[in-house]
Amino acid sequence: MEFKRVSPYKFVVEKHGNMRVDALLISSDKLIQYVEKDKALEQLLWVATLPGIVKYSIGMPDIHQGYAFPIGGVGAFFYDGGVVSPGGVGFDINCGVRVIKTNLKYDYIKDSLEELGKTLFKMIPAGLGSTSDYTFSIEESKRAMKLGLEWAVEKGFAKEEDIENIEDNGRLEADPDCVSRHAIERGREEFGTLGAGNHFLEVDKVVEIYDKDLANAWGLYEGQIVVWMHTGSRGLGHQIATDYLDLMRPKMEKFGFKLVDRDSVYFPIQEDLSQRYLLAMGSAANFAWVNRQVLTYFVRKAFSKVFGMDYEKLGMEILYDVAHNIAKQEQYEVNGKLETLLVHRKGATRSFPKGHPKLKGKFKETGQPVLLPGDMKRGSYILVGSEKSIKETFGSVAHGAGRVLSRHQAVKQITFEDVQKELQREGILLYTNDKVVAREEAPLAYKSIDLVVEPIVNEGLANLVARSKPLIVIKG
DNA sequence: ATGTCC
Repeated sequence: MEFKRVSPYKFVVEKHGNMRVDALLISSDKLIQYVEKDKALEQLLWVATLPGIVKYSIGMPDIHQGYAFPIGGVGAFFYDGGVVSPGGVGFDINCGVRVIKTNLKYDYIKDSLEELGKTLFKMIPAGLGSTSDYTFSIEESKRAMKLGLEWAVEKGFAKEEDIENIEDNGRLEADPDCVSRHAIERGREEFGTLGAGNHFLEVDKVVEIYDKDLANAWGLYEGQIVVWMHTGSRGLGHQIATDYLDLMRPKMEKFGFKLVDRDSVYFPIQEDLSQRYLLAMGSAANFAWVNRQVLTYFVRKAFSKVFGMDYEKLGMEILYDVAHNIAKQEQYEVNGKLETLLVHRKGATRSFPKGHPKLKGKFKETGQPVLLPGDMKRGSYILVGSEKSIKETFGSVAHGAGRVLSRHQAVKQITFEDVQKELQREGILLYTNDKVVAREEAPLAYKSIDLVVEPIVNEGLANLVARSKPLIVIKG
């Protein structure tokens, strides 16, 4: 396939065949080789064929093969004539990342790392099929799905101030009556659970500050201990995706829409079924924010226990929480006109700049934090959204490092002892319920996050603020 | 990602 380089880190495949728009790839000479041999490219071009797509189908530097849409893909659609695609959101609806700050410095906690790791591992339900001690009735679960963070405040899992530090304040428009009983049944035992695969909880040390003013404004500094978590809506979101794919699939034909594979389902936005999907998706998104909030509650408890201090005294405020599997109604200028679009971000993080109407409070003054986790050894980046992302990528950037080895390849090449030794050399403590998952998630199975950040920063889609490295890793 | 295919 012919990529045309249009700037140092931007590549275009011009529209051809059934494509309605071009495909735009944010990448680099080092990364583009991974795309060319991956099914992700085919998927990126397929998204460009969908009705009502605006400007171009976009691939991020961490693009790789997913179901229907590529992971690391962005597609924006006109409400009039456009489509919604459950595969453009992903099975793990509102999979996302949260960072919690502390006022602890590394030197203060370095002798307590093992105790902290053990305490966290005991308190955090992790692994495939993990359930929580906090289970709720169907009715109460539905209230959580409707209210998001407001429900978490009401139940004592959150304090009022947490709300302003979360994308969309932890609540999208939702209607739990659009969610199947089966999906709710799966969700009611999953409040405050980490899950498996690439989901994780980490205690990190801030090792570098790139933007002192912004770091100050956000309360970040070198040597600071911060907590990262990556999880989503668990079985609940997965069930909703499955349900709506099954509901939409047999009805696609009447619009002249054709499947290219089992999950390449899309449906006119204005149809009732699409509206119901979006309200179910909102319910799962709210559930995911509540899930990360209950986990935050556990993390605050664990730190309080180990350091014998109330979590507020430990400065355990949320820095920010981003959704990287989601579809949102947002406004963009298209051909000189302000248009309302449905933006699918699948494995892509919102990157809104200062002054954006959707940002509030201090983030309106600074732009939003963009949280880009790397692998369990090399650490993660905190960036800030920029105006250029609004003009070029519908306010979006990548979502993380992306795999370089498939799960199967990783398990074949890497033993659990290999992973342990590699982390031990760096002084990183690993806790896991599943040694196979640890091998699948080995640092060597991932690209360097530096490679993913490079095109983003050089194209000015987001700007560097800080970098952190893991001390404690908890995996499913 | 996911009670890894009711």
